[in-house]
Amino acid sequence: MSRQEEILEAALESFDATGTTAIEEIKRRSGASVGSIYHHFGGVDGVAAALYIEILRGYQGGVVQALGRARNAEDGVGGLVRYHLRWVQRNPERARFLLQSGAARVAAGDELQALNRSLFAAVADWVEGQPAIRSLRGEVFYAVLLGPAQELSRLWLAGRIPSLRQVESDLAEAAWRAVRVD
Amino acid sequence: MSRQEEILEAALESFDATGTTAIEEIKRRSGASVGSIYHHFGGVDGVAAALYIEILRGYQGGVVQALGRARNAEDGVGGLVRYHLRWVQRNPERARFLLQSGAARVAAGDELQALNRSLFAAVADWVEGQPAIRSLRGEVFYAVLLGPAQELSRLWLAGRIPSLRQVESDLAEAAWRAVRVD
Amino acid sequence: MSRQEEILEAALESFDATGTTAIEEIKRRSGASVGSIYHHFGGVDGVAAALYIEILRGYQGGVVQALGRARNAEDGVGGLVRYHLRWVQRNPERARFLLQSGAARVAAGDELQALNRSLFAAVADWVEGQPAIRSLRGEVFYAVLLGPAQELSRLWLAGRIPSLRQVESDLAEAAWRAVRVD
Amino acid sequence: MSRQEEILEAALESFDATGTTAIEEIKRRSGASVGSIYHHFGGVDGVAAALYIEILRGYQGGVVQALGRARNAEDGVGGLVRYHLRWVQRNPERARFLLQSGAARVAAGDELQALNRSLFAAVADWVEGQPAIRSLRGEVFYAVLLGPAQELSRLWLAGRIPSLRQVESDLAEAAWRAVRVD
DNA sequence: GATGAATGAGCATTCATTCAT
DNA sequence: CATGAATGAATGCTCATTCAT
Repeated sequence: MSRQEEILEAALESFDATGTTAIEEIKRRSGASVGSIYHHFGGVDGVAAALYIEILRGYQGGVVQALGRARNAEDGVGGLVRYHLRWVQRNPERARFLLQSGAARVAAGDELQALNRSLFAAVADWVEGQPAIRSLRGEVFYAVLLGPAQELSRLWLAGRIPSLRQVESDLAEAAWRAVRVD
Repeated sequence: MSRQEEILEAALESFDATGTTAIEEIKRRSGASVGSIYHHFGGVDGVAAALYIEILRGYQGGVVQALGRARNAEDGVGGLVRYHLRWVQRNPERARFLLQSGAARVAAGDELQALNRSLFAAVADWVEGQPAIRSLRGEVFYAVLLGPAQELSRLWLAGRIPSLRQVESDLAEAAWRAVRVD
Repeated sequence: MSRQEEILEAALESFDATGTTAIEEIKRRSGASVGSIYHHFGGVDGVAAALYIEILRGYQGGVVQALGRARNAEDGVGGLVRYHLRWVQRNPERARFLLQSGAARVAAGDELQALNRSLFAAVADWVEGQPAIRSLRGEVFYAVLLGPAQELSRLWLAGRIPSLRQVESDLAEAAWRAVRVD
Repeated sequence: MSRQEEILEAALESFDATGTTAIEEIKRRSGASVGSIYHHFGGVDGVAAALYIEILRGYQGGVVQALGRARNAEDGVGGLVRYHLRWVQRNPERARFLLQSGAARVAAGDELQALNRSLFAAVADWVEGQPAIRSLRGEVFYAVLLGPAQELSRLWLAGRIPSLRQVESDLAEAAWRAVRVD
């Protein structure tokens, strides 16, 4: 593992354990010196931004794959919901970071926008080819599709519900009902 | 306005302007002394917690009223979605605080749990009397109902979509489709 | 118990528990209001001083009694040492306060000096009538007599030795050896 | 002088002048920045602890030397008493710190215990080889030997007696009388 | 006598950042 | 590339004291 990777991993650990990515924590957990962290990332915000982008890229890669595997509209819609829930389950620290680190999101700035735009476009493309899906504005489609999964993910990450697995089918079905053509 | 109220208002203003509720800011905006803030709230966390509870109480009061006005299932479901969106639109600072101040949510602790439980119970009661609504687990119902509105609220508060008004009907309808009995 | 007494007791409790006599603590423990404490004692230093004097008076009263009971020089010397050790054992919180509250000693000021002078005089009077005791300067006599007991009291109060009872005889004998005429 | 030493010296000066080791004082007197103090000592308690240990080590070194120079039991006992009194006279600020900074003693914690234990052992070793000294428990021997000197040191440091020099012989003799075999 | 809101100086601590080696 | 000493602004908190009721 390279120094960079060690630092990013330490930052994630640190965020998970303390809710922040203070440089002292990162230093302690990665074994890198303050100067080294600065050398590689330019500062605390740089670390947070890089981590945010790296995680988001990983998450989004799976979204595209899920769409690629879809054999019909219902399958695609359900697949996206399930993928989202499973990713959160398998990557709780990463999910927490994406959802809770407002500072990192800000720091990620432009690159984040670019990533989101490109994903939105990919999804929009796919939807366009699905006559079984009602025509909805992009953001509305996104919100109806993943909003419930997102909300339950938050609850699960906060320890307020015991399992995401058990709600997968319910959410997939609800999303399909909400967006399908009658 | 009592000292307490002045302090809470100042904290909200401060959060809206700076993203934090630093005591110096609260002091400046409320005109209260540090000691006075401590006297009434025991510290920064106490202020944040009190503000969180106060805002949440206001929001939840409206939810109960909205349910009371509902004349049938579809009306009730749509009413909740619309109420949520309108409350956010009319109270953007309050909404931002609820959604973004993780520290305040933690500080609000037990009282928050109690409020949420009691609201959940009220909604569950209402749902029970509606045969036109599919039977879903409490949290799933909540997530399907308000998750999309919540997600769009976040986007709107972040300035990423221009209007919540325009999506009200779409979200109300989508929620109804998702939860109604076939 | 009068308000004054409640306050003094609360101050002692507070010192024993926290190492200080902060007014908030005293307030909490005594049930008296800040204003009331000020009314009776004029401030935190006033409470500390009053407590110091009260405790010292109690201790010194016993010293005089012990001297009065002495039937000869050896008995008197041993009695003082034993009294000291027993008083500490029976009043550990009070002893701790006298030994550790530098602030209180300063606040006790003039009244403390007066008490000490009068006790010194009483002891000196007694010594004068004892030809079996070597002639030593006042402070040296005091130090040789009670210094060891004082030091072991400190250790015991700090939990560093298990029992004062067991050293009573040793210290009484050592004091007598140190001050007796050959 | 290294930064660390400058900071420790400033802390001692500060304690002597104000009775506390407030960080602002240390900063002012040492010229070091707050951050630097934290970098080296982790906080105010860390500075106090380090200073306490350093001073105690110096004092104890002399004790061991004094024992090494002793040519017989009486010489050794007297030497320890004299060394104690002279060290206090030559290092009044250090002595005051050791005797009055309860917070520092607490902060010094484990390292302090270790130092004390090792000194106790050295003294016990020496005593064992002296048949002219009565057999006394370790703490009792320590208290009888140095308790009086300690008590007079306190009085002298508080300005209540004019000279320690004049009592050296008295205390040395008294200690010897108290511990010698008949 | 009693109450408690209000004040503000004082203090410890955290943290991102810089820079000489 | 790496290290760690040094900096100082920002921040939260404690506490004795005052005073109107």
